[in-house]
Amino acid sequence: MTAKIRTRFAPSPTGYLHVGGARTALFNWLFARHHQGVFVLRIEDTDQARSTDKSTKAILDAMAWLGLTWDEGPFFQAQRVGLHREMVQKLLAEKKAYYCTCTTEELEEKRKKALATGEKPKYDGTCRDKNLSKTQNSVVRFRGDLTGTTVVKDLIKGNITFNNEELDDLIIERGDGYPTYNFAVVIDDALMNITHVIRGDDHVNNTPRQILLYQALGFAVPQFAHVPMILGSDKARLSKRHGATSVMAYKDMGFLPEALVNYLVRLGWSAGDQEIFSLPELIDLFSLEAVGKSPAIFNPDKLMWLNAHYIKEAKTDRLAEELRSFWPATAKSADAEFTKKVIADLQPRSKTLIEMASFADFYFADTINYENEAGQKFLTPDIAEYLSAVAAEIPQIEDFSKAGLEVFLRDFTEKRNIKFKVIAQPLRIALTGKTVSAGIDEVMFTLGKERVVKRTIAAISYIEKKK
RNA sequence: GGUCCCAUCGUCUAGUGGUUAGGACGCUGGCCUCUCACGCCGGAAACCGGGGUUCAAGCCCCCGUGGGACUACCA
Repeated sequence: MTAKIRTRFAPSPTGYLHVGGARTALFNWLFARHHQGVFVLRIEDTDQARSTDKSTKAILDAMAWLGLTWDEGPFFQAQRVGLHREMVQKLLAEKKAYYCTCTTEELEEKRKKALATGEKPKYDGTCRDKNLSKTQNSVVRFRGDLTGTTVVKDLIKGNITFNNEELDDLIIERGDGYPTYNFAVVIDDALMNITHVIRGDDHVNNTPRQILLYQALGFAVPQFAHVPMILGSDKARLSKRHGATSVMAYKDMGFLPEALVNYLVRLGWSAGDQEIFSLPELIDLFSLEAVGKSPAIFNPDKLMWLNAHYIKEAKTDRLAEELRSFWPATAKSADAEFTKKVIADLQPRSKTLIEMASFADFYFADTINYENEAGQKFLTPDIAEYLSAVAAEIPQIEDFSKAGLEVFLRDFTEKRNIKFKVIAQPLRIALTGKTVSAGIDEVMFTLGKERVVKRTIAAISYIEKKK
């Protein structure tokens, strides 16, 4: 019986949750769920200068919106410095670490010089064997092996071998007494019994150092899985200039969380030819073996397509809820039944919630403004008689359903021996003010007798006034 | 510069030695039709290059080339 699988997502609270981090979180979450394991959330806030509570909250909100629920945490790394310092002392006592008094300036100069002469810009070991004691601004460095190799057994990339001589003596405790990332992450992952570290592949070069730390501390080394990065359209690391990178920005732009999740999971992972996945399906199908090795470019068009798909599939009740913050002011007081019909009309033709809301304005408006030249072009004197007839006959209709209206409209045109085309656009303009909308029968049904009559009459007087 | 990673249509990807190289987004032709979408049918579009191994290579190996990451008292 193998131990229960435990994964973690460990963002640093120095900004919002971006899509790359979200995908990493998603993979961790799916892997844990698939194996009935535990998903831990840990906030890496040891950078006192850059970490903020606001960012922490933003990240938690984004996780919640995506539905990535965590089983343990959030733990805050900064609250665990006691543990980290204990471990530093342990390594110091065992001579596996040492105090270093080189200043940042000295180090910077050496680095520049090394770079200039084409040498390795790694720490030169000045203090390694001086056996120094703690001083005002001293740091603690890990005493790494100078020889041998360390191999990272990566579940995605395979075995990666590093020569230990390439690894320098990294700082594990800073001058301010706080641990550095590479040290704290090892302690925390070990103490939280993380079995699988799934993270971005920008961490692969850190991994051998971390493995050496696990070993020095006597901890079991977890399994690693480094997922490729998400790039922008120019193949550079995804950043703001490629468009929105914040998860919550997508919420604000009218995206559904399941669309983002579905899009993100397919960036680097696949299951045959399948494109659409429900959450239960993902949990069932997800595996690290199926994660690709190469980086992926973020493609907003495909995300948009998925969003349109999920809007089409969504229950109207649910969309009514999601649309709350997007509706025009006039829609806020509309009754729920009417609103749901409006949503049903718009669902098949909306790519985002924002698009849906902005297109919906005419349903809720008291008076219709005819867009551009639409009124001028379609509301002409020769069709006034038809509009009058419509206004007169509508109240008589017994079956005011979509099907009933279809019959009504067909009879209406047949009786007058005209093509439906003759009245379609004028009627559309009269009812919606636009040249583009859902079908006439759908719009009429949604609007209801009263509004249809009122708007038709308004169109007639518009024509009258034009004369 | 050094170390490490990566390489199939424009993009996301399927493919694990023998395929007309498949699907999806986008693009595009058509159908449907009251407009716009949806939907349906069709099309253009890819194995980075060079060497090997093999009867046979997109798949394996090597070398290039290109891209990326790391190289902090950031995470």
